[in-house]
Amino acid sequence: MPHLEQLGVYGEPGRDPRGRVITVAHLAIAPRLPEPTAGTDAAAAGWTPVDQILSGNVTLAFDHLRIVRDGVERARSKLESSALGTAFCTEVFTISELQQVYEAVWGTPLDPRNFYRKVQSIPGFLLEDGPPRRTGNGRPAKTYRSGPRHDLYPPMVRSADGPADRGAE
Amino acid sequence: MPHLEQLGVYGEPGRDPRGRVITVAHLAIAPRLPEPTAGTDAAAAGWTPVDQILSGNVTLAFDHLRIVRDGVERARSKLESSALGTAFCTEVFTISELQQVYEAVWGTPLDPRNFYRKVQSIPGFLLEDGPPRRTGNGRPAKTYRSGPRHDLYPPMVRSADGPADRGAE
DNA sequence: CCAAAAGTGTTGGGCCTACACCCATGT
DNA sequence: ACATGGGTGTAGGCCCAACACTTTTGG
Repeated sequence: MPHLEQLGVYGEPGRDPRGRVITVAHLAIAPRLPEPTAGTDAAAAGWTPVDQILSGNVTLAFDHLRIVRDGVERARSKLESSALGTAFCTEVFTISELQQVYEAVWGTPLDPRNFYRKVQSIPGFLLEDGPPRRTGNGRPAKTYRSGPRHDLYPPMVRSADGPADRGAE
Repeated sequence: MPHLEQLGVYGEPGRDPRGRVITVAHLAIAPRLPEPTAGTDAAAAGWTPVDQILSGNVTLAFDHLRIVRDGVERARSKLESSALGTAFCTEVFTISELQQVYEAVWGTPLDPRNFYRKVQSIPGFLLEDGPPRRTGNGRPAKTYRSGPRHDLYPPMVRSADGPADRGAE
């Protein structure tokens, strides 16, 4: 269940010193994408982990950092209200595998027990899959596959586990 | 404190039968706007109340209804997280005047007592203004002016008063 | 038996809706 | 006095973070 949406339009005069350029940025969320090919897609092309960009280890041209920041924020909040996260698991998965996806995208550790209940409490989000068994170490986990519901209610919330950090001044 | 933001880009092929047209829609939120002048702004120009449009009493060309719907929804949620509503009051206002703004935009009645506390509980949202006095009928209300805080936390929520209506299936 | 992961129960606090109630004014 | 709106107190409910605890596996 890949996803493509309009992220926004960036048209400030002067964002590109060579002249007036309008960028319509799109956000794609999809698992296991192929390596882009330089020469067909662009002169040079490749994937870069976002933390490389956000931490400043990799520098972007013009206002591209801002665009990336907007995109990452949008992707993070997309996980809250949609079932997109399941696409990054194998077709049948355990709840802790799904949790790893959320932790990776949000960059926060989550309490497994509360996460466990949270996802189960959203009707239509997850479907139990056959015999409850499987795993590496410790007790076998029930297995699930993605359910019919694509828009989550109640939404997952980033502050769901770990102390809420209020943005108050 | 007027507000202008990028609403979105509408570029579906076929949205205008005369050819490929890309619209970059913007949302402006501002009080007491002047009447637009036909001939300078466009061949014909004027204001139309949104309920006229949303109720179908006024028909729009192409996909313009969808754009309006998107814009109204954005404006509504903007009130939740920003102090923009105060701009539609006079510089000094009472809390119930502010409430009327929220009720008009959201199209919902709100409980005055809970609204009263809610707005007061948001730090930096409202500033008390001089002697607590003034009003038409009944007890005089304290007066306020807009505070320094533009992004509200905690946000106002549409379900804040009146029973929450959960969107669960 | 011990470690480790899965899953369950429970408690305490915060926030919110609803509503009873008091306050200050106009008529 | 009484109607009208302003403003305060509070009870019950829901949700959630935190954490104790049980279950089921591998070593």
